[in-house]
Amino acid sequence: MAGVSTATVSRVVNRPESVSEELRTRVNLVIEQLGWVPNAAARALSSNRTGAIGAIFPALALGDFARAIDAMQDALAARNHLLLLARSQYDPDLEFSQARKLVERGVDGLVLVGSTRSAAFESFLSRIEIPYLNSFVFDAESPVPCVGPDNAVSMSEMVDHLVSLGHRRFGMIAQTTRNNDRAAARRDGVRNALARVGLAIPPQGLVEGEWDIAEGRKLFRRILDATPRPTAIICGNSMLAVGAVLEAAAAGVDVPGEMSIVGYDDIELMSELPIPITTVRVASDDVGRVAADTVLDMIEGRAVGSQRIRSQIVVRASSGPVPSD
Amino acid sequence: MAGVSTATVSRVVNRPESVSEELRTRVNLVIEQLGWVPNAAARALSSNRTGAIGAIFPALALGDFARAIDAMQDALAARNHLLLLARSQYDPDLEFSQARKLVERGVDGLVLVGSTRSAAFESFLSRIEIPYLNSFVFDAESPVPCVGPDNAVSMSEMVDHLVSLGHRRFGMIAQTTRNNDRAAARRDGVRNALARVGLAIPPQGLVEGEWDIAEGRKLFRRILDATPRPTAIICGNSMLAVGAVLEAAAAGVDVPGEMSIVGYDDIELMSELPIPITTVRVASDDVGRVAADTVLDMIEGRAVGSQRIRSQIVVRASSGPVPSD
DNA sequence: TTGTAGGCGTTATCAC
DNA sequence: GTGATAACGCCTACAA
Repeated sequence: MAGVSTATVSRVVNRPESVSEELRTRVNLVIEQLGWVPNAAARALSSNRTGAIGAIFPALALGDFARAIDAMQDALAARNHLLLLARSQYDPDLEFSQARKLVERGVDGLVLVGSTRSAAFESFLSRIEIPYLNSFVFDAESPVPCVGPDNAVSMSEMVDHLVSLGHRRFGMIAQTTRNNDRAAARRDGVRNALARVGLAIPPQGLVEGEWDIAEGRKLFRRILDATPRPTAIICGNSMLAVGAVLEAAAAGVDVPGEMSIVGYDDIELMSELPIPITTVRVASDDVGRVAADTVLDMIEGRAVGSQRIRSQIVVRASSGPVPSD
Repeated sequence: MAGVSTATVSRVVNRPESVSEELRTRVNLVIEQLGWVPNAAARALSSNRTGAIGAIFPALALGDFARAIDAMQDALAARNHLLLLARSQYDPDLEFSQARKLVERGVDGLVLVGSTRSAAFESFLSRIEIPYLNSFVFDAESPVPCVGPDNAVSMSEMVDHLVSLGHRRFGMIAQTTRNNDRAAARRDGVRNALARVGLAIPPQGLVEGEWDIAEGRKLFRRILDATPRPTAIICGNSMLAVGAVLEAAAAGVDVPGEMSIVGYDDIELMSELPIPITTVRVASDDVGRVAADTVLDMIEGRAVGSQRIRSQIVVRASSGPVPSD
């Protein structure tokens, strides 16, 4: 219709500067009139690139993941890429099968969460030859690039904060560590930081749960029964912390007078509750943004390394000096 | 490698019953050994179907949308389809451009939120010839299938609940109605239900906000200053309601003794706060599931109609009899 | 039941 | 600067 070959149309669309201005405008006009849009499948088949990045998250609506996803989408869009999202529900098998699907779909790169996976998954990843990275974890030594906070260090800092307030008896409502190396790292970060000052969490002071408020309440109750009762409770995520704080109020436990409660991940609710909650704030949007840029850099063959994303303790009213007894 | 033609491999993969058992196992074995996966681009190019459904939501992490997305993904996976998610941030232009991108990507169907859109978007949708539907709204008359609750009716029921408790002076913290026909329908549902019993919200009793707790607090403060002070406040979403209830507590307003506060959308937090919040619970996962099945049915050429998704009032402690004055 | 071959809409490699 | 034309990997008549 424009009186040119398909090759020229392709040039107009992909490398407009390589074509004469006259043709360019003529072709663009026709494209406009026809409402023509390039066929992504044909393009992918021919160029062996889809312009899509796959990402597999345990869940899509959790505070930190949600922020990372938003940021990632924006960063990818800025470089003309699309994000294909999948959800593993903390199930390694599902994660693997979702990865297969995304690869079948021809994603140019893959963003995963965490760094521990089955041998089968590992070998699949090494076979497929597309770049991938681990997000929400950090390990400078890792052969595959990591983009995330150092979970253990974040939690150690939280322990330091509480120890400096005089706390010596600790409890922890950890997020389930099964299939979750970030949660395990956070728990270990607490343990190690305590060990450094000669402290430890007694067995009955360490409980594990998923991530809803009801679970936080229930587990907080359980820790309350421990003797001696801890003066500081560290929660593995935001919802568990919210549950613990709400249950403390319901049980008439004075926070932070009798007991300090802290969390991990800073969602709006943490600061809006009657007793705002001390927590670890991870720059999750940076995780998403940097992960996007890193995986695109890898695709373009640039050398990339692991990047640690900053996190900080946000001190609020839920943590305070140890009770004088 | 299996000593068969590519056509046979294709049959083994797509219509295994049409191939002899011997060949089937032989081919499958080789597929396994090779780690071969079908190339989705080639498949799409050849069959003119990508097996992907696009969905554009205002946001991905909001309670009701998040649940719908999860359910949709599962329902699509059960029928061998992939969900491509995009986010419009309540911006009609962005929604349109995301739709274009998804269509370029070759999605077989589209799930949209709401039913009002620009003429340009409308005409684009009618041109592209791929099935699409409106979710989270219901309109039996609509030419394009709808899958969602009847926002207006849900809110009317809430008004009826409050009226039956004796309330006559109402305030509303509506979700911004700009670019949001669901929010507008909810607001109108309130208005109409009130009008039916000869009541109305005074101008200073109706405020609009987005959807975070801080905003709920701020707007609640504003309504508190209204004279006469309303005895019942209806919030347009869950976060606004949470903010209102928290601010009421902070301001020393007895809920529901002095004032009833209700919300829309039932997230876990609503029932876990010190004063659990009366709200409208929409079966959002049904929205997602039914939307997925409906759009797939449309793709397969089956006749489909609009489907109303159930919603119900969940009465909790935040609503009670009007104060005796 | 299985193989042959054309075509899907681009991109990329050559010529010109 | 532009046009032919051969891939790209699969699906699907059609033929055997």
